[in-house]
Amino acid sequence: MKDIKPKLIKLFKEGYCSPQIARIAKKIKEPSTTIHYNIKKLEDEKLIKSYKAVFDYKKIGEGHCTFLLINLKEEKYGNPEEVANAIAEDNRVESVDIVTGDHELIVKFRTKDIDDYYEFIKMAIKKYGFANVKSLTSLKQVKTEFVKME
Amino acid sequence: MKDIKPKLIKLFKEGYCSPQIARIAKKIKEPSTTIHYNIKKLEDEKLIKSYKAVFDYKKIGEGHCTFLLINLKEEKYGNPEEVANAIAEDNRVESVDIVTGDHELIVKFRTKDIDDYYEFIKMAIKKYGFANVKSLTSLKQVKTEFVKME
DNA sequence: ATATATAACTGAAGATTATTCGGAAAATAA
DNA sequence: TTATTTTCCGAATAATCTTCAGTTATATAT
Repeated sequence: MKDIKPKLIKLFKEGYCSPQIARIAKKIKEPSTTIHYNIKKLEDEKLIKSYKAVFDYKKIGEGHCTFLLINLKEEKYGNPEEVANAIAEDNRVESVDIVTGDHELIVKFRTKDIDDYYEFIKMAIKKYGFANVKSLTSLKQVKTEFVKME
Repeated sequence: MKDIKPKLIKLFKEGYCSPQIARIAKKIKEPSTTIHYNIKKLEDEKLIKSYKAVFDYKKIGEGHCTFLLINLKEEKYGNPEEVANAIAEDNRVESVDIVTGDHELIVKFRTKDIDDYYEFIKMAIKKYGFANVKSLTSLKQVKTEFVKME
């Protein structure tokens, strides 16, 4: 057993996929070379950042999903991007946004369970300088990454 | 001019991509038939929901991104899933979660600009029966769908 | 511990798909 | 109009995916 599964999941999280030109060509009834030309154009213009997989996160042991509404400590407050970029490095982090309103950051975070989540929070408060965190844990993920779950 | 671009974007939002077996095989130094076997297994087990594209959303006219923290009206409160599923149908909606805490739903929503967003909100309050909506608009999208933006 | 069954791996071959190229058509600019 | 650029697309090639059959490894049962 070569334990290829976790390697695939890691690679598919951010890329290692490609467009199905022939299938799209059939779907919209155009020559596949025309589709190819148009896709390459989108890629050259950097309109497409990546081709990747969307998982059933429960089945890959990332079923616990939480949104964190974060306030930074004073000393970090002036530079939320630095903190945001650091958090984004963690590959359990699905998204990081700097937002308007009562909080500086909103982070979508996936773990196996609430224990892993608690470990992350403890670490993050210390490491990143959170003044306050409000956690909204997902009870049901109806749609993720533009893909409906059910 | 055939205006193929919007059709491609629509198709790529949820699928019409496939894994790059040969490239993965090179990357992790295994025979491509082995990679093929393992990927098919993941697909059969429904671990992978979809292969899709991630866009530079500014460049496809969806640069305005907002998180909506939603409270439902009493009559909808007992059945948040019905509302969640209805909202999920809109293809400008990136994600819908039913969550713990002060709000029932958290929705991630993408539009061209704040005007389109305002139109959506007006419609949604009426159509879906929102009692209260708190909007957190993204000032900077640092990471999205596990893909770093910068 | 040994036999049996099941799952995982892999090379060779064929089927399908992506890519390149050249030129035509269409759109845009001068 | 004419020139220039962009878009489109058929034919041929290159590359990739997929199937198949045999092997090896792992798990289960006896």
